[in-house]
Amino acid sequence: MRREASVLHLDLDAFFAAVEQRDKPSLRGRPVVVGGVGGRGVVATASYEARAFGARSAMSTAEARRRCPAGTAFLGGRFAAYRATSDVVMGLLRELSPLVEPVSIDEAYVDLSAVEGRDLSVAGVTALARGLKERIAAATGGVTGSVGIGSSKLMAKLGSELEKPDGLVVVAPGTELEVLHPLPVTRLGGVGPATAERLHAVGVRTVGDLAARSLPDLVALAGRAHGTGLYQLARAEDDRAVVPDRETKSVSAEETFERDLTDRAVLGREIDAMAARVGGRLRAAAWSGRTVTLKLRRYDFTTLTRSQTLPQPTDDTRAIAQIAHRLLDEAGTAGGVRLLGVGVSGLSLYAQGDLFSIGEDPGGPAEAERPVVEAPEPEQLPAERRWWPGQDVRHDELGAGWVWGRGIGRVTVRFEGPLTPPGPVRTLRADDPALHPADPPEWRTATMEP
DNA sequence: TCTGGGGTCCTAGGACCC
DNA sequence: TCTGGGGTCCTAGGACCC
Repeated sequence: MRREASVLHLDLDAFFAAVEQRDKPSLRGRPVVVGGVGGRGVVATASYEARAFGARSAMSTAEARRRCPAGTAFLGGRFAAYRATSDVVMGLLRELSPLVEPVSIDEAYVDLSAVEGRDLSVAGVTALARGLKERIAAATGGVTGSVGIGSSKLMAKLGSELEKPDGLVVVAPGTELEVLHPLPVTRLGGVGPATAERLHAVGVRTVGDLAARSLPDLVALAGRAHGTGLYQLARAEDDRAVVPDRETKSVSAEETFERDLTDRAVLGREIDAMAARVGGRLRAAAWSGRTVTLKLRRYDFTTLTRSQTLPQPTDDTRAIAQIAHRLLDEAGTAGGVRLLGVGVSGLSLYAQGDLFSIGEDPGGPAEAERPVVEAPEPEQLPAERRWWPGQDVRHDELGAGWVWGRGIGRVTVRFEGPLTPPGPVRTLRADDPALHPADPPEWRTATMEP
């Protein structure tokens, strides 16, 4: 633990929903739920208006629909828009310090002590955080973030959670245990449902309770690494560094199907598509990996993984698909498959043109030459699959808008953008040739351009 | 119409090696 | 004529995070 409050944690508030409300004026101030919109979807983010009705992250979308009133927007995610806004925010953080560690698309740590001569007093970092929050809101078109600053990652993160949304909490050095000990143990990172259950069973409910237990007790309860970690966190002992550029360890793609699949040929095409996504991402990053893993979730939600490690790394779609096919055959698909996933780990950076590529080798030529299916172009999809709620669209006559909903042969579009007032709704034929998928709208106002 | 998708880290057993 | 002791690699599963 440091002597000064020099670790900052930023957490963007209801981030996906906030970007949707920025880009869709008619949704501002209204409940918005972003996530899977199919029958097996779950909520990624609920706006604060939707949380008031009980919608929560990780809840099934079906449950959120039951809880939220008519008129709640249920939207699929627009990840390009979230990524673009996240990049703007991460850029602002890097203006504060070269040591920025993104944790996810909406969360990051910053080591403020990496800049020489900075005022790290409580007053100093408070002023710094106020300025940061203003710049974030201005540069993102109104997305807010909660900031915590403290003497460690632990305290910074807890600080950012204390006054959400749009919060700012500096935990003054020396007051860590006062802040920490009253909190429920579940607020510590690493205490999920399983650990919480075990801790509750022995009467540990608060971090203070946890701090009263001996190290051997906690190791017996949670294992060596985890137990030791809990022992230290309960004492606010946290010297984890802010690490920019964490190395990626694995790349994977998975999909839960709308209905359980049994047809081996259909499953095979799904594997091909996922192998193509994984292979493409590996090649784009100039990575390759030695271990191919197949993930399979059966009709009854039992989940297993099967993997194979190759003598040489690969980034080849066909090689990945071929191994995944074999692993699927070994695992079996009896009863139906709910989810399939394909992953590659054991990554290394390596020069293109690897002479010993596995793709040319096992399984014989017949297997190796099986064609790899490419993802279909949106125009080729059946009309009911081409449009999804929240999607950006453009109509040749009516202009830019977004998909509110779809019905049989119909799609409902609201014509508005981030810089317009709330706009009108029109219901169009799903195969209207004047209607096209579009890129995310520009949210910056002209006066904000450099 | 219960239970996503993309990750990280840890544990544990067996094989294998010296 | 009972049995070593590490170390690494691989596989599988599980907990957890956002």
